[in-house]
Amino acid sequence: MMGSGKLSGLGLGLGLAEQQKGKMVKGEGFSPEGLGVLVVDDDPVCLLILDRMLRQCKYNVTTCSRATEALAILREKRENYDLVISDVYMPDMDGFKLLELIGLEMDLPVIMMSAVGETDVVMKGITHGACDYLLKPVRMEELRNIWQHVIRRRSGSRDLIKDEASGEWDDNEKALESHCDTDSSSKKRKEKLEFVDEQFDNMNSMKKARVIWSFELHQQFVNAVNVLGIDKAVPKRILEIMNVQGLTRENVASHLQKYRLYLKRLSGVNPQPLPVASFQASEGGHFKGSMHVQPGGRSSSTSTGTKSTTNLGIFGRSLGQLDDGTLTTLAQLQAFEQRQIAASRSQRLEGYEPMHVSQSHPIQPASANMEMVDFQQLPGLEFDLDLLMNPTPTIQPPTTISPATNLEDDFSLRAADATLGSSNPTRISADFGASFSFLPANSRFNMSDVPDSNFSVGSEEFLSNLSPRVCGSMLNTVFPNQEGKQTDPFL
DNA sequence: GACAGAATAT
DNA sequence: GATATTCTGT
Repeated sequence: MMGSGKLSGLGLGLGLAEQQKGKMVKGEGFSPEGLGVLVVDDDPVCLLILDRMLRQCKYNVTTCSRATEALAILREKRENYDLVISDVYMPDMDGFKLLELIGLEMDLPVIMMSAVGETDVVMKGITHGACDYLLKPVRMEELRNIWQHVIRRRSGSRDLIKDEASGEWDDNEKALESHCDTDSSSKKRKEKLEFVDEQFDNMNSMKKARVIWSFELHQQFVNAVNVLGIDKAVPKRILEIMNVQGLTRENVASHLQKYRLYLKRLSGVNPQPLPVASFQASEGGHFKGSMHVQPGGRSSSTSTGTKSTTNLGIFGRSLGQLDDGTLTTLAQLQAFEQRQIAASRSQRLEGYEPMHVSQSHPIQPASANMEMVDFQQLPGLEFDLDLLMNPTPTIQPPTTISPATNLEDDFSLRAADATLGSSNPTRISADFGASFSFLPANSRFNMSDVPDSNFSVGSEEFLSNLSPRVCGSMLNTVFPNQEGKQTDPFL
């Protein structure tokens, strides 16, 4: 679209500057000779100065004092220009409007220019598509460098030109700084320039800022996962619960992916060597309840302030150093995995629905009408607590069972598994909790040792609140020799 | 260059 | 939403 010349090496097309062949590579002494520059400014003095300076830099300069005039010139002879420099404030049309129109009508880099370097003005320039913002009075050194925008426009990259390590545009800029530093007004100007430059850097590297998952943020995440339960924890819901401004569903999804891998590693499902070093991330840091982000792009100097003291990160913890949240999640995960295993096994338990069992084999313990079984009267009965609590043996059984968590969860779950509508798992589990909470896991115990262990075992209600498996287990135990009784294959 | 971890693509 | 792949910083 623009000009016919190709610049060797980079293959960049330029307008009237096509005479500039073979000089584009950084540091190879490209000169802006012949580039067509249109300067728009209502201040004739400024215009004259700019004209002279640009000519001195060997640009091919055209000047005009009105924005409308500039538009007319460009519309007529677009191919003659490679770059536009426009003042921000002009009587007939403000520079931003001109910038917008040029952006709409033609692919030309536009540099905004003003004595005002306030944030909102610069930002306005950026949002309207300016490729740079020059502060008046403009210096020779800056003008010498503006050709770079032409290349950048073609290549779509600022980094091609800008020295990544130093952040300087080129050697001229360094030289410039060295004799500006003594003067305080120059210092202010330098600060302004740096600010402007920074804005454009941010603009150009619009890559998404990376979320730093600080320990605090991670804990919020873990809490959300625990609130939802590991099986129900999906990115969207987690995000809602976390309620951290700026955090996206994708951020959470990505973190969740890592977290799941991490948990699997911990639970031994997918054994991998654990890191030797311990977690120290963000200790002494102060990211609380808010998101900490790292600017995107290639800027290398921006991650200052409190930062992780180690690269091990959140998932670098070893098993012995887990926080409560993670331990909870881990327990949830393991319970969930067991439930899944149990579910797949229970599919093989055909005809073992509790109602069916209780109906086809009416329980008649001591007398036909007796519904309550007093376990104190049946000293020989033994139940496997682990079996009652868990459909399959636990990988890492808890050392104690508390009614508030394990029992209640377990029995609500079982009731749900058995798809029984009239159940009252809360009451049942509360009863169990009162009786069993002192017992260690995996223990076999005698019912007569359990205080307050009067259960209405024979009642439909009781049976209906147990999973097929537990129900069968109870039946097998209480009535070991009953004719026609099905046997739990897992006993 | 390996690795962790976040972003992005599928 | 889950998983695979790519990118980036250390």
